[in-house]
Amino acid sequence: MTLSVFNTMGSRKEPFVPLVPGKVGMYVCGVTVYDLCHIGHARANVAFDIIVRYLRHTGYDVTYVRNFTDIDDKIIRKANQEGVPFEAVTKKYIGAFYEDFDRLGLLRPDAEPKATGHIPEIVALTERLVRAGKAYPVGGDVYYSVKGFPEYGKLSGKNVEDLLAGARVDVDERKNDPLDFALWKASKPGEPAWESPWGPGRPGWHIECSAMSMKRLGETFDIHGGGKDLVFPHHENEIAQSEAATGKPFARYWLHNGFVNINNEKMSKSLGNFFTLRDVLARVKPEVLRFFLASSHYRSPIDYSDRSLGEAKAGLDRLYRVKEKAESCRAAGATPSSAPEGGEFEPLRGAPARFADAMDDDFNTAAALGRLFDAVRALNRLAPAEPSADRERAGIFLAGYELLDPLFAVLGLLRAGAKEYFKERLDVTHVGGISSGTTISDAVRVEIISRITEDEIERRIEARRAARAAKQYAEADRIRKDLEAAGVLLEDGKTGTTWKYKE
RNA sequence: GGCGGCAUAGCCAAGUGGUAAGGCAGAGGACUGCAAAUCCUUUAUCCCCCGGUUCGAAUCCGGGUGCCGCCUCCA
Repeated sequence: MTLSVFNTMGSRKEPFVPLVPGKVGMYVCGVTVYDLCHIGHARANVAFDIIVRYLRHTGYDVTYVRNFTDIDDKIIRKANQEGVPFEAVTKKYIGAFYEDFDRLGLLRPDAEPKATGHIPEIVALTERLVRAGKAYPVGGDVYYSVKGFPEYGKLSGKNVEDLLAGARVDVDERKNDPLDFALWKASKPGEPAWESPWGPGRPGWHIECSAMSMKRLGETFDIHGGGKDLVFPHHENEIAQSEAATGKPFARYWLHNGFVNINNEKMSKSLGNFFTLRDVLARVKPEVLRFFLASSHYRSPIDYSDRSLGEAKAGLDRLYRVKEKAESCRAAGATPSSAPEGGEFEPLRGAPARFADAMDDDFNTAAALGRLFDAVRALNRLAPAEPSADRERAGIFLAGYELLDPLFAVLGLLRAGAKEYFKERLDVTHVGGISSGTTISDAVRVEIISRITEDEIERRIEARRAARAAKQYAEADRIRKDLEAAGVLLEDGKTGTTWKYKE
């Protein structure tokens, strides 16, 4: 099977055939840096992170470009509120972006252009449109003339008449037509400004993505991605201005991720019902959020709740337990031998192909995870109770695990050591849950958990071992219960007792 | 008003013409001093409702109901 993707342009799945065999140019709309990122941003970024990882996994040489929008009205407003230069705002939130998304394990793109770093390109593209009669200057602004692009609406499936009939198009006297949008905006006194043929001003929102994507990837490139909410008007406008300027098709495949919902409603800044990534990463380990996001198809809406996160954690724990076993096999000196024979292990041996089948179907991570769980069940059957005493079995187990590890890597999962995963303790826990009727302020209140030290845990395990040896099971069970109440889970194995944090 | 999407077990979620993946939770069994973990078995006679097409539909078509999104900044 070969990769097919759902192309918003045309609203159907199509075989993916890149412009240049073996190479993929991909541009994803990034964030406007005026505030902390929320889970919606996390979803978009994780979705495209997995897409890039998979494309590379299948052998494509991917050039991945993701921008920062670092000049716009919201940034200016924030800077004014805080009485700082706009660069201070963007610098701060770009820093926050990396801090949050590095924890989520996002790949760094090959290029991360910023609008303010591409003013000459933006001005040049705007001039090109003006010269071509596709745009017109009015009093320091420059507007794109939508009427001059007959295909306007081809991405979002809208037609110009319907848009005009909608009462929500703002009326601006200076525009020739209500649908026209700004390529360049004249600056008011005191606002950030760059010189241009039309006087001091700054770029409109849409033009930066056209200018920066074409600069990095050429006038026609393979994949353009972003959230569903960018289809109209942002991407529609990008197409209009880019294709009007070049006369060539702009992006060939348009990929859009679905929203994160809270209580079945879109989470967004404007609705105020959002959780920042930091809120979430204070509650769960980053990979739990990744697992949660990967457990739905990227185009489907996904409902965020404590319960879903808890289920994701349980599922990811299960996967990490497999990695934990692989690590103990390796620690026991085993080396990977060969994958197990026999029909019952087919889900394991066939995992790479099954995984690829799922991912080839428009990056179906939910189905791919299902195949991985099938493989994990088969692999667990082989787990040696005592790796050091059963090297042969340990070697087969390791070989099986190594078949799977690259697939987990495509999803960005199981990237930590199992020990760190199970013994990484979250610093804070939240009071209150995220469920129907919960307000955001309830949910983000935090309290510090009182901790028990690892030495103390070891001490108590030793006391319990002694009690068990003396068959004082009541005492042994009491110790286990106390530790459990402190969030520590004990597991008795053949070679001794191990522990992990429960949360 | 215009355009679009979704409705699958207690919960999450794949599947889009051939007779319901997977996860979580639950039940029984094996293992264990008991647990935990793991393994085995089990949990939707049926995929919102009503019609239709078909040898055959959760999957296609028509109608209905419900929910959501876009048309304004938004991942």
